[in-house]
Amino acid sequence: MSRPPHARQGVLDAFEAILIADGERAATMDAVARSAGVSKGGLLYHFASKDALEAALIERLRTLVDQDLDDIAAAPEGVVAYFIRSSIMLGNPIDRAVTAVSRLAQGGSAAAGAALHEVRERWAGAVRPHVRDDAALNLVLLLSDGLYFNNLIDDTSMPAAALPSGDDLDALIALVRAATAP
Amino acid sequence: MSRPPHARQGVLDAFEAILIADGERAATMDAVARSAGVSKGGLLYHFASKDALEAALIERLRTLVDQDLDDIAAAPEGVVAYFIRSSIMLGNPIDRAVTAVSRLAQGGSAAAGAALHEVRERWAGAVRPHVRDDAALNLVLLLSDGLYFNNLIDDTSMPAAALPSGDDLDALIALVRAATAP
DNA sequence: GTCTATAAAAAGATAGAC
DNA sequence: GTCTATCTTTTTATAGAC
Repeated sequence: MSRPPHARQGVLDAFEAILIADGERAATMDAVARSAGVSKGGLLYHFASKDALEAALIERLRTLVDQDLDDIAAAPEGVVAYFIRSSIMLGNPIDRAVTAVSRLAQGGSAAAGAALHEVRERWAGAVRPHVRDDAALNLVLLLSDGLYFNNLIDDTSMPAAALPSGDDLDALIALVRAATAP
Repeated sequence: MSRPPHARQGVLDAFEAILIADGERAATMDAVARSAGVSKGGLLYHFASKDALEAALIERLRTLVDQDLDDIAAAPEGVVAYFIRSSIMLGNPIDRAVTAVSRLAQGGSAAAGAALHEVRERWAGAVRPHVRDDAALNLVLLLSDGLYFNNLIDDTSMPAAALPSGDDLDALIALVRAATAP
């Protein structure tokens, strides 16, 4: 628990990276082993099956969300603004974990789908006290989901999304805050 | 062109249904053939490869979007309200096609990802004249994306989303209209 | 802990009969 | 147009050496 072998984390990183960059189809045990610089046998020492690999990635997501909830609660610019802003993925650990687990969910993993649901519920709990009512909560959460969705589609295939950034993002956040403030 | 064989549509329906219900991983040629009630050879007469099957599904999506844009433009309750409302998937043909193609995109299909981008651009063009500015357009589009995203996660694995419906949905739409009206 | 070698199953695709 | 039979490649997993 306290000092998991580096190789194990390296394998998990490789699995995550392939899921993000090339999709669920490409994330085979073979490809993961190659990318992590170990043999297939070496990989299977750390993760006895592909299910175990997926479970470990989901576990990683849960841990990162614990941390994220702390960050959200402590955001100086306000919970809603921070939450929206952090829904644009920038490639930090939690962004990567969410993307990778979403790919698993689309591939058909029920465990991944359930984990995403749970994460969304926890985020909802963090935002709820900071918005006017349920309609406002829905607006904020769905906007966040929309940002995630676009990153999801972009990461695999496309040059870049038409997602707002800079002044456009500030304008969007201002609009949402005005519409949802208690 | 005018009267494509029924069997061909049946195969495509089966492919779509498996993608929606069980994810990309489960949508093998074998499973599709079985579900469509034909042999693998029979399937391959209609679609010479899995790529051809995917291409046909993407083509179906494009056709359904053509129709959808007409419906949006003609919506009596207003373009924005109709667009948001129709972003909650109810299992009609376009909902199913969007879901299935999204699964392919997550699996790693670049063609599917590109098609989804194109669809989103076309929807943006339909909504743009009916909102105040770019921030408002982003809000409406991202909200719609968020609704799609939730349906995507639910369809495979979960009992039901916490998505707004009935009065809650009306409240959300009213909120968005007020925040985005020109 | 990590490797090689190998088995076992599944997936995509071809050939040719009917 | 649809089938059966077969082939190839890929993918997951096991066994046992180092």
